[in-house]
Amino acid sequence: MLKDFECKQESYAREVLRGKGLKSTAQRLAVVHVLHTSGKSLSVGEIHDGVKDVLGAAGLATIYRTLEMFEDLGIVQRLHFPGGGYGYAFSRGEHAHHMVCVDCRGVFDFPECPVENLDYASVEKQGFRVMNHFIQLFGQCVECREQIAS
Amino acid sequence: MLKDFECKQESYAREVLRGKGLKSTAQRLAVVHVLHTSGKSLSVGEIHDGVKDVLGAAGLATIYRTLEMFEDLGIVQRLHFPGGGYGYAFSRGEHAHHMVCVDCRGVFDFPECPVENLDYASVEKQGFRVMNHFIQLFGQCVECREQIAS
DNA sequence: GGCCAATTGAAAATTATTTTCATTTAACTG
DNA sequence: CAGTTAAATGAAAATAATTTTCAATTGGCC
Repeated sequence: MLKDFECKQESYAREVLRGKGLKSTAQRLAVVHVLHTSGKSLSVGEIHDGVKDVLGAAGLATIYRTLEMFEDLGIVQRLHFPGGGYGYAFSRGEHAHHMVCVDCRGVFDFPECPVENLDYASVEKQGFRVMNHFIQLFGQCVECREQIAS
Repeated sequence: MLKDFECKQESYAREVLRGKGLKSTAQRLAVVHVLHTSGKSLSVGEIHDGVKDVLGAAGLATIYRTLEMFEDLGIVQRLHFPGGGYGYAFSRGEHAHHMVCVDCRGVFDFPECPVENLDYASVEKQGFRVMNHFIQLFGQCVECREQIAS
């Protein structure tokens, strides 16, 4: 399955998959496509629907399997919403943080890592060794802000 | 239901509940007790088990209802784990961040808020208005680190 | 083009969560 | 302290979410 035109994100996923000896199936690339073109974080069900739109049909189990794998590979990131529930957003493997619009669930990159140059001294004094962190910013994107204003 | 000796955390919960006109039931206080004394983040099932230990019996639905309510009230915080899954930790309403030990799921307070005095300029320039954030640090606590070393 | 291990899909199985409704209880009142 | 009442509970049923199973299909490589 090789499309004539493939976006960067799909090529990227293909590359990561090949690097791990995994297959670049139509379903997997469709997941990338759906997530990337939406620009939002999507629920498993929404991703499933999107993939069905692209391919005509797709099993839900495959979507679950793909998302779990993609998360391990750093191709997607799982985001949690304040009121409960979660979704997935396309993401490049590197240490990336996102801003999520609470209205449209749009995902925006957050350029700097607030924790990067943080003073862990006070913490590590207690003997805790920080290995990793999870950060999500919530707010409103321009579009949703303007809509509310109207 | 008023115990002879009540820990600070239980009194605190009782106070928050009264302030909202909600009842301080045995089940609710037991949830606080279990969470606080464990010092860890616990799954819904673990909390249910803990409450059953304290009270003899407890309905699972009540645990779910209590945890959802407590999260809204800021009495507990829901934490997400890297490999998937989540748990709850006792928390005071204020803006609090936690460090979670990836081995024992122990929860430790993180004194400062890394995002507090962050420069949002680069972000807000894009029109995104940051309203809130979610931060969790992962790592290893002293005890788990020593165990691994042995 | 053919081979083979990896992947998929459909359905069943499992697990997690929520709802319903009759019964119980905490908090207030006198 | 007993009586009242709305809030809360528990057990079971209902629903939703996720995972597993296994036969059929497919992508990557020779």
